Amino acid sequence: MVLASPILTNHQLTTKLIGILLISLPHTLNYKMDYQFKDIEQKWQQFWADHQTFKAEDNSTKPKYYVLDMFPYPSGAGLHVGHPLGYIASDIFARYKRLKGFNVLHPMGYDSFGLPAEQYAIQTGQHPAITTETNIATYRRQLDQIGFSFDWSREVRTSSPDYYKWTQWIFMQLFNSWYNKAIEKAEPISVLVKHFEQHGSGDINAVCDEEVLSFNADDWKAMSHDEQQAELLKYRLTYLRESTVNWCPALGTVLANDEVKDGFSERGGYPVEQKKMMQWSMRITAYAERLLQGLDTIDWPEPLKEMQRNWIGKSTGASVRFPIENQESRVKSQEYIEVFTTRVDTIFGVTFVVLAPEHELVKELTTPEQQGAIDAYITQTKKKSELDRMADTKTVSGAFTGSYVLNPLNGDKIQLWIADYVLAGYGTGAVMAVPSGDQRDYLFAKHFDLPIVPIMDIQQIETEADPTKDGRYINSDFINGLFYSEATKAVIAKLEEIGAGKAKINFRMRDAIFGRQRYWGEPVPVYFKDGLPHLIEESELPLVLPEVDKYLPTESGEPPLGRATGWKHPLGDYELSTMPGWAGSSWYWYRYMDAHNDSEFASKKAVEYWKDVDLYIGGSEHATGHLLYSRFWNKFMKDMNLVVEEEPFKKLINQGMIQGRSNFVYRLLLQEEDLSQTQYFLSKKQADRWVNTQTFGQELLDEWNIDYKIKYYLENQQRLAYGSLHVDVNIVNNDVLDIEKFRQSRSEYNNAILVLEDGTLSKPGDVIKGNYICGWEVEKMSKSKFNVVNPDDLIARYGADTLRMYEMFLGPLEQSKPWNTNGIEGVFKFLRKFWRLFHNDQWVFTVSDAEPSKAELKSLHKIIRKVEEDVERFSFNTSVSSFMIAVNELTDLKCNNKAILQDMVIILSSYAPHICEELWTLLGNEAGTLSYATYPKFNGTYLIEDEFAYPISINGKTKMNLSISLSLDASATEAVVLANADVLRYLDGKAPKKVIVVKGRIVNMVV
RNA sequence: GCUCAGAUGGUGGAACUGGUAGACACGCAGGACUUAAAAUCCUGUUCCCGUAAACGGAGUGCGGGUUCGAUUCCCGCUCUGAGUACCA
Repeated sequence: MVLASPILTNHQLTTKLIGILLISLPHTLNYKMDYQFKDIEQKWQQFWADHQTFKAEDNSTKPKYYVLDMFPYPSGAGLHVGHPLGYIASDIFARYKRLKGFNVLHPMGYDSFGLPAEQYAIQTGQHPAITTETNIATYRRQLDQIGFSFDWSREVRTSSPDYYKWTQWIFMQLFNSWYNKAIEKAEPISVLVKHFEQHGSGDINAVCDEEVLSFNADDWKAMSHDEQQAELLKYRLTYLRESTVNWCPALGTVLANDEVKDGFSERGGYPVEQKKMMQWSMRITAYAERLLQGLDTIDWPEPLKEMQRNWIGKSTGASVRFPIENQESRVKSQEYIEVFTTRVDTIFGVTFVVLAPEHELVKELTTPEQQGAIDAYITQTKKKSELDRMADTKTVSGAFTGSYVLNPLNGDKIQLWIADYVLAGYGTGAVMAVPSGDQRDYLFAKHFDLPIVPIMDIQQIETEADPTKDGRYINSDFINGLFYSEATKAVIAKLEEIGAGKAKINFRMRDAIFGRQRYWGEPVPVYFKDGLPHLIEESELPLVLPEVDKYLPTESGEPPLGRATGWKHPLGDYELSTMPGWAGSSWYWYRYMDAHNDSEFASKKAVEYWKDVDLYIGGSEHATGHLLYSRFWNKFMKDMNLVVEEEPFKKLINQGMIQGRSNFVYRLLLQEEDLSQTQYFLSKKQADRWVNTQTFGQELLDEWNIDYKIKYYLENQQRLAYGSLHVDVNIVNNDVLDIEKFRQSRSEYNNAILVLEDGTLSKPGDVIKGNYICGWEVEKMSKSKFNVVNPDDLIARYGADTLRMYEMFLGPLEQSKPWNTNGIEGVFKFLRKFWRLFHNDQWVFTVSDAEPSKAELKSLHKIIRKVEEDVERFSFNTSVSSFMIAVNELTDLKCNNKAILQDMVIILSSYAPHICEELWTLLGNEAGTLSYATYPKFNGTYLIEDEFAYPISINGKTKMNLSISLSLDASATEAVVLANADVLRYLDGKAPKKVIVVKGRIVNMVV
């Protein structure tokens, strides 16, 4: 590759020898050079850093614009070429907005608490802080190389005590708050305490635990302090409770639902089991309705909103109480079974009720005769893993408890069953089964021979359930003959009247577990006294993560923090679990607003100025994690008057995932003993011939001059086999293998013989003539597949400006696509061509002050408008094409006009900032002023055309083009067309039945 | 199963409100320059028929429909990708 070497003209040198000298000493000789991206990029990156060019002002007469990227977890592997995709897009947008006169906040930081650094610590003993520090340095170096316009003065790291002090502080605010449903808002817990003191718990409408006490003001005052605190904990927005959690023994921690995929941990893929534990939780369910409603007010991708809606899982229905049939022999702790249903209208079709096997009443409702069957069933269910239970949705299983419940509306006696298709975690863990309308109930009824009662006159239930809502009710008491909506109302009214049920909205979303039994996270600012949690004082923040000897649980099974010696609050023991990964990322965009404030998470002034994020770019994998939790915390902070906006991220764009594109070589499988000495590889086309060979294949070996005995056959067919092997994509260019590097890559390839695309052989030591073409496939980008492309390598070869533009040129930002370096040369050539516009044949910078021509102005104003439109709708790939078109046009026009080129520099600068900064100063502007230049103003008059080359089509098929003045109206244009000799020839003497003329667009004739 | 997104040359993709399908780029083929290579430049490149050009035909996953005109709108189907799942 000699891309960076100077172009040498004839008069400058006469022999090649001098050329070699020049290449090795380009800086010492004062020759003018071709586009030297390396020097240019280093120079300007240094300049931006030295001058803090992108430092955002906290007050400005300009309107504010906040462009945010999802900050990365600094992993040890560094950035691969897929990571910067979103950062490049947001950077282009941020730079564009500055040119458009906005005060832009474009910060970056690190989500630096997390599992990988801790796993590494467990294996090596290296403190996660050190690993994290090293990784951050790598990330910073890689990010700097790409030329981002981040305001680094605002950098945040979630693992830094200055930062997590405020994460802990927000935790304390949540602990000190409760959710008042009466006003749909969180309030300080002191408000609740005051209410209890004056009125007791009677008329409180709060989001709280299920089993809260009922008391009056005097009862409250009579309680001990600890009793009061225990009760208040049931109301706090962050609270402790025993809950079934996803326990991952291999990681030694609890995982959130969104961190578990199909029964295995998302990170690492270890098995996850259910376990009951005392856990910190966040009452996110309090905000379920607001989280749902808020989606309608924000500009996010529809699929992402849909994912959040599904996750929140609102369903409207009714809760119904089925009285348990009196059985004197037993004591009932509860007199009824409560179910949730979305089809309360089908209540007269209920022929049995099913409980989840884990339901708390199962034990006491099982009759002695059924005890054996129930116990056997529960044992069987417990054995089934979560995975089996999900995979096996076909088998019907269950057991009869022996007890009965009564239909609350007509007193019918109904069998009470248990079955594992009813989930303990959803609704009330009990369902009313309507086999005529629900397919699962139908299968259950068929299997256990339970009655199936039709309830609609049009229901077809011979072979399956029919969930129709159309038709009139039958077998349904007082709703017989009614339609769906009136029946539903009538049933709910009746249930309410007799106190057996009410309309209810149910959410699938659960409260979020807020604790991890791990080391590398924020300590929870809580100590325990007499079994009750107490917040530490604000003045004691930050509660710094203590040192430990090992990053493993203690012998007694406590989290790693249990190992810390002398880590104890004066009044009690500290909480030993740490906060989950999403804690630090749930508010970080506010810290950027005022990153160095040590008395507040961010000053009121800063928050009121920057308000919210105008544009957020990141991956859709955070749909139900980070993006939901952030909205939750934001809403809470809004309720507390800490922030000003209800929603944190006004507009969100998902960049697509970059997949890997693997390359393959095809190795002939010949005799084993020979394999160890010389290996043969087939180029793509020859490998395809090999596969398609109908016969033995020996003739192909003869053709290639390979004299070998064949060892492997494919399935007794007389065909030869070859094996596909991954080859490092970094020694492949446009699917052409670098044969020398390939031979050097592994010792067993040193003597490899390659059958090239044209069928000739390439032996070691031969002069290489011809290509070896590799096969390819789209796979995940990973080291094991040798398809990881590192941005550093590409920057070294082509420069950051080329990388930035190429990543955008690859396709629409939101679309997932495989990374493919083929084609990067095209973008590189474009930048050189752009550079050449400003230089003469001797690479001397030369521009003219002449008046721009009409054609030049037209090219310029086309691109002014195009880039504006494209950037505003985030269509970055199309503007790269347009830049190429513009530069091609200006090259054809031999344009070196200063006025035109200077505007071009401004427009291109958000995409390729380094080259543009260099040209901007060469044009005589002050260094560093380009970033705050003014985007050129579009003037449509340069684009007005006198004529248009109308496509002339017959029956919708274009036949020819015809230039016609645009001053003519439709009928005059039609006359010109019909008078044209070529048109008449196409019409072949016939008159068209109809002529459609769309001015400035098309002429179509119907014959 | 359900929800969503998508399917356009050898490849990545463009065509924004229905109006010249294949912009731009890669690759490929041919040519210029060069002792040669690299770099650079020029020409061609959807497919089929045809030596080539003119000309003709087909064509945006498949089958229909609306329209003067459909990659775009409507109906049905196939395939691919993503998310989600006994959610009562």
